[in-house]
Amino acid sequence: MQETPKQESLFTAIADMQRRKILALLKQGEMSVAEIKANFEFSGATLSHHLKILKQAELVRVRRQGQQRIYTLNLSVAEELMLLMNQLLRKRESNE
Amino acid sequence: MQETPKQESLFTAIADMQRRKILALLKQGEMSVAEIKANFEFSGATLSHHLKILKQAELVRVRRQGQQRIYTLNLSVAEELMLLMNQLLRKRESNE
DNA sequence: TAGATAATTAGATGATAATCTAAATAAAAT
DNA sequence: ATTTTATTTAGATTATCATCTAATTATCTA
Repeated sequence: MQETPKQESLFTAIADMQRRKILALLKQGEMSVAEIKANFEFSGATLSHHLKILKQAELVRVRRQGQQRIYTLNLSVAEELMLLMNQLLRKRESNE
Repeated sequence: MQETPKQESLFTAIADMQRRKILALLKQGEMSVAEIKANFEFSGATLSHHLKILKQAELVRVRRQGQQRIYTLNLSVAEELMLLMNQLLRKRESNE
């Protein structure tokens, strides 16, 4: 089992605590950037950076709503990551 | 749900591709450092570094056998990490 | 159209992490 | 006891990453 760049980007995405916190927030439901931002200390630029990495990993999706951008958790990719983790850590269930 | 330093160390441990590869190897069974090393390009010092991080996260255990050190996957901590991932990514099952 | 608001992008900086070589430790074999 | 083998530790280097401020883009409102 070789790891693809896409899979790699998933592990990178969850490596950072702030990004995991963002994911945890989005699990409760979709949020605008400003709403997400209210939960953190760092700058908007930094938040944007983290969101970009989550987007690249496709763990989140964005849509526009006026001048706001609404972020949602991408559940199917989240499941995909769970599957990867399972393959990595648990007793063999279709490896190789 | 606040994240503890110990949990943090788990995410850090799996953030690196080489370390994930080490875990995947150990899933097949215990291995000495030399056996693990045979699967990689980098130096022994680098391998030692990665093993240290996996040890600190308690994802692996070591025992001595003569001049070799035998590494094994710590299944209970692996399960703990799966649980964390589940809480992070899946629909709420006892959060907060 | 001008100004305000929301968010991203550019570019710089400091911190963290992966890697290397060389040296150290410890057990085994001669 | 000396040498060899297995692994770790120390210290340095380089690459990656999180963060910042300032500038930019895009939308909305007066």
